[in-house]
Amino acid sequence: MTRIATWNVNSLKARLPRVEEWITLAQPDILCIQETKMKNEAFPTEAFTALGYESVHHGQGQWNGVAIISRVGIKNVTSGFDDLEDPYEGDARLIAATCGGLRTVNVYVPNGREVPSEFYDRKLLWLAQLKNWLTTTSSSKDSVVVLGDFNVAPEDKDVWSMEAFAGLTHVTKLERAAIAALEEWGLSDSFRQLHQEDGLYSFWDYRGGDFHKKHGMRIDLVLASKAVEKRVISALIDRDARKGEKPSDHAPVVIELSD
DNA sequence: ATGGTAGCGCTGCTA
Repeated sequence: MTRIATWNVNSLKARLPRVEEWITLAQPDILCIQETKMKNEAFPTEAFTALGYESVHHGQGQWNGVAIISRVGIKNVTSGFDDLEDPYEGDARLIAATCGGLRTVNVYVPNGREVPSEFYDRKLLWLAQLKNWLTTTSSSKDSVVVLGDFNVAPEDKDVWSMEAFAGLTHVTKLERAAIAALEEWGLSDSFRQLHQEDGLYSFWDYRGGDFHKKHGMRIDLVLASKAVEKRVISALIDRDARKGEKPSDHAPVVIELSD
């Protein structure tokens, strides 16, 4: 069995004790984290080594930053869109590696801020470029997972209230079409494969007591190629990780694959 | 109730 997870930690410096605690408890084989908010030289490699994990980080500084933490090996590491143009040039939003035979693509999709805005336009371009990059660097016939914080809620039932999101990012037709385009390439939403009900969220804004009001969104996704889809045996969102002292505003999403 | 909270880093930006 292989257990893979994605978690937007909202600053690895602020969250390291909780990340270490969660790894010990949840025992992921591969953990993809987003928003490390640190430079590569500040990345706490030794903390993960001490837990039995290798790690690679594509960091930036005070914003963004993505890392893969694995106890099943890390090979063929790449970051960004390689030679393709990045609509968010300079941002550290993508790192990919092969971990235990699984091509693992960890993404932190741009937020988009407002509709309309040039940030929103570039979010759509970024998602389109992600598909182009996948097409040129991978085969959907292989074992591929594209996982991370997509900053898109794929369906109405993935947000607590569509009325509250009228006119906002994360739920627009074009953002959802960009996710659908990734799925057309040959990926499927592993969590929805096993759970169809509403009210299952992975993010709650810190503001306004949203977590306690159950005002959440499901924007952290694990998109799996067909070869991986066949192996999915469980999927969960670890809401407990959103509780207690100094939680991230996101909960980890955990998928288990049969061998 | 257009406030509210968190992180970075030191003033305001980002989410």
